[in-house]
Amino acid sequence: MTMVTADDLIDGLRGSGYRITEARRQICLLLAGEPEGHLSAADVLDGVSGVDQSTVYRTLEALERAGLVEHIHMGHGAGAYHLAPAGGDHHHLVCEACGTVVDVPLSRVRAAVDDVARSHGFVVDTAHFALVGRCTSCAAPGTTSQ
Amino acid sequence: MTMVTADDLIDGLRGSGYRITEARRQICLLLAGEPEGHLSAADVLDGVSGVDQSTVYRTLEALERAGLVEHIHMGHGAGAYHLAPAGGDHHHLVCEACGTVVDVPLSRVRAAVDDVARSHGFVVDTAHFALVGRCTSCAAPGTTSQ
DNA sequence: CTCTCTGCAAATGCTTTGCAAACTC
DNA sequence: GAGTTTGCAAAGCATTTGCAGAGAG
Repeated sequence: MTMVTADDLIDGLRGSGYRITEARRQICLLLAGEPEGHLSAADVLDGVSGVDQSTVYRTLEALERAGLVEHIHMGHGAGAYHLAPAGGDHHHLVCEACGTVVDVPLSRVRAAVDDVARSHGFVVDTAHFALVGRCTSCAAPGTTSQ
Repeated sequence: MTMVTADDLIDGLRGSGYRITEARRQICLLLAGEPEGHLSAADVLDGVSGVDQSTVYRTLEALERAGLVEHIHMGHGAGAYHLAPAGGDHHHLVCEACGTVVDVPLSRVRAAVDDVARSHGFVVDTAHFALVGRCTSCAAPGTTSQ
């Protein structure tokens, strides 16, 4: 539950040798304001002003390299970015019908995944891919099929 | 270990009301020849002749709708198509370094995944996303870093 | 003052679509 | 024939890149 502030992100960037610019400040502020959010690059672009999309991508990449943000793929669409979990990785459950995203502590799946992976000599990279399915409401019979 | 033949695929398509054309025949033949393969649309396009890419995508979609082929996402690149497992879904382990893909019977992960998902009211769609990591050789120290 | 970062604009990679002609049933 | 499927060419979306100028340290 450690609250991540925009300044934490800014400092993190600075600490990794990145320069602080207005664009980066805006993006950090936006991300810090969505601690639970999973934002697409387009969402980020929407949330800032006077910042070009290429700068958004480049900044998100910088944040990722600095270990402050993570990048996941959910479903067929665009990728999503979210704050790196301070303590404890998590897996994502994405409802393909309504888009809801639920975070699940990775420890729950970890054991099984590691077990399977290890028997094949694999070291799994903290599941960068979401599990796609349907949430309670959408899984109910007679709902938005396909 | 049921061997899937091109004719099985053709019949499957016909059974779902699709018409059989030269392009579809070629694609089915190619897929049946790669029972363990995970082909990208580009691979399929490469393996046939006189078939347009739009036709490749449309045919793969038809095969998917007919339940004969499945579509997964591995890593950042293009999607991959493979024959639908006759008995038993499987999960994919993809090595991000060398690209190796290993199939794992889903039953192994299933329990854990379902358990986690259910506690959140989720019904997980047979993991359409691969688990990305590093295989034995690539995970070895002093190898292709990053 | 140096080197990084930015906006712009265009290019890329993968996939989808509109349309008239070709073909399957 | 009726309706599906095709190739072509172009559009679409998400993301990346080259470049010269603006800005950070």
